[in-house]
Amino acid sequence: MKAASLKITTWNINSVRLRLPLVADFLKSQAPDVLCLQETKCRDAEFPMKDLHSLGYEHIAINGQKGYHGVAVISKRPLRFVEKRDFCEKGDARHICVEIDARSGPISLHNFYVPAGGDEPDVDINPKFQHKLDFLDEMRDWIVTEGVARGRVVLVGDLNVAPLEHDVWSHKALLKVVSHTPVEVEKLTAVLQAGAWIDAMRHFVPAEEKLYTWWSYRAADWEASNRGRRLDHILVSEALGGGLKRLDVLRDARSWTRPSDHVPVTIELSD
DNA sequence: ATGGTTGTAGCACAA
Repeated sequence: MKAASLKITTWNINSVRLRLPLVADFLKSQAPDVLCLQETKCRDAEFPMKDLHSLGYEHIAINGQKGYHGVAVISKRPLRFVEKRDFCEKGDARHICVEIDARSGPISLHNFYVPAGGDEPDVDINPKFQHKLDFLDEMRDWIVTEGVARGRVVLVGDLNVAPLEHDVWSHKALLKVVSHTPVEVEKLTAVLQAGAWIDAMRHFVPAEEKLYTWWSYRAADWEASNRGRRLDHILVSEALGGGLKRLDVLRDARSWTRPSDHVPVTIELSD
């Protein structure tokens, strides 16, 4: 008998090799069908394939590069590699698309790592911020021109923007902080509108409630200060919206030994 | 208001 649901997790792991023990613990305890990682920070040849295979995840698609960025899809179910797109044509490993079979039919799954954008939210002095804005514009155009959100589609990843007022610990304090500036929020909102995507996390948690997926390493006590942001997202196309069953933000993962600064976000969909 | 930490690579830079 097949499972009644399909569990998909997104997690910015901040080095998959360093945190392989955490990934293994997560897969054993939470057993998602599909785990999407960002910031794997290794070349494809260095990716810990065998360890993940032996944990029951035999189907893996990766787009890596040396030291920076890198995305991976790790699956219990068969997947078909579809493409890696080079947004902004810089040769960065920031996207991968696969197709996964659910009982109700195939699902296209896009895994993204959007540029963080540097410290200064000023395109005149900070080219990294310009890159981030260009990347978001290109995502929007691509979604429209290629009809990316038509059919059964899931888009996950570290989008590095916290769009709503309660996606950050203080809306006012973060208006000039990269990740929550009005121009970034406007561009991510345009990405959402371009595909008429459903924000799967906010489907379960009202907009008035605080919701975070990331807490800085720089806080003396991340849990006490709780200055989080919702940088990680799961978007589903309209065709899949009716099948949303459950959300889990694994806040505990931020207290694990040598943690990532991001925690795993899991969605359950009708199979 | 400022500065705080982490990873990779190799003592600088990105996040």
